[in-house]
Amino acid sequence: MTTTEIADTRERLRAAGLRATDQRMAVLTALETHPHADAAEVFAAVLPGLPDTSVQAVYGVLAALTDAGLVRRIEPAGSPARYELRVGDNHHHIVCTRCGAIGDVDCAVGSAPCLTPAGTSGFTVTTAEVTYWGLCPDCAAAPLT
Amino acid sequence: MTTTEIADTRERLRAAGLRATDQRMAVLTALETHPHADAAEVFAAVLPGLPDTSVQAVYGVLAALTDAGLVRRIEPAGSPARYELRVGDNHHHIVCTRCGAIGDVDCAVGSAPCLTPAGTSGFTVTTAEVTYWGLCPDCAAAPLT
DNA sequence: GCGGTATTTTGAATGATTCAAGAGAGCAGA
DNA sequence: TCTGCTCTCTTGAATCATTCAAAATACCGC
Repeated sequence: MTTTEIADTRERLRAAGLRATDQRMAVLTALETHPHADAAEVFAAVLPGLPDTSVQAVYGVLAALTDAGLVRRIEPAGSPARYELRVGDNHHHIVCTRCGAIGDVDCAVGSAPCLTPAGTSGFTVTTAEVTYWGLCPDCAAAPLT
Repeated sequence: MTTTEIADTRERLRAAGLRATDQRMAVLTALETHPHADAAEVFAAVLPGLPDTSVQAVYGVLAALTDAGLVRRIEPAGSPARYELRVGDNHHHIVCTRCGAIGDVDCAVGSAPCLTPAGTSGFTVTTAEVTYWGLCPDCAAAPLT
């Protein structure tokens, strides 16, 4: 990470009203390298640079960043929560049913159809979230065991 | 539950290759009364009729029924797993962000658009799952606290 | 540089779910 | 109807992801 990138990351945190701590910088950097990482993976990625970091700090940082809108949290069924930097657009995810790998998917037809379902049982819909399930390229190519 | 319904439930289990135990009958009955119930709610519903039932049995029964295709398991983010009897159709769910209530939603435009996203990063898509988030009628009517 | 407050560290607890071993019950065949 | 095999349940404990709480620390405006 260059000096400029460091300053930039710091600025993003400050703009969100958060203090620019080493841990937060490290978590943001880790998520750039590891998209869709879970808390344990983020922790593992942060540790080499900041050996005294605690797991709880990672959870706290991720929660703060998520609240501030800098990070998006996704929770596929059967998987621990995962985090990504791509926020503000309405993209969805595809999860490999065999290995759990996650990929980004842009909505096929824009956001409109997914957001206007018929018969919502009286509920007021604010957001729609789509999870696709399938096989990642690696698992599709691998032999059945 | 009438005698006919009991026999019918028993037959459904047998047809799925499962033994018709009291616990499984009770869980199926509980899910008829409590759609979208989680394991704890199913357990609570089963207990009056079968006081010796264990929580683990409920988990085991729900897993067996899910494997057999008699029950569908849904896991909204931030909520324990929930179960429903409605299987075989491609309906989705809407979750109340305030109280966690769940409603059924039929796909607005059939299954086609949701199942054919653009740019799947090389993944092979098999199923699509939509979760809508919003407010249930009760919470929408209730004052903000 | 200092002080006040947001964050992190340390340590422990929680909730949902699963694992394992032995007791018990359902069902196919006699 | 009775028997035995096997699947299922009970009992007891463990796991994983995550959160709570109190004290130590570090960031940032002045």
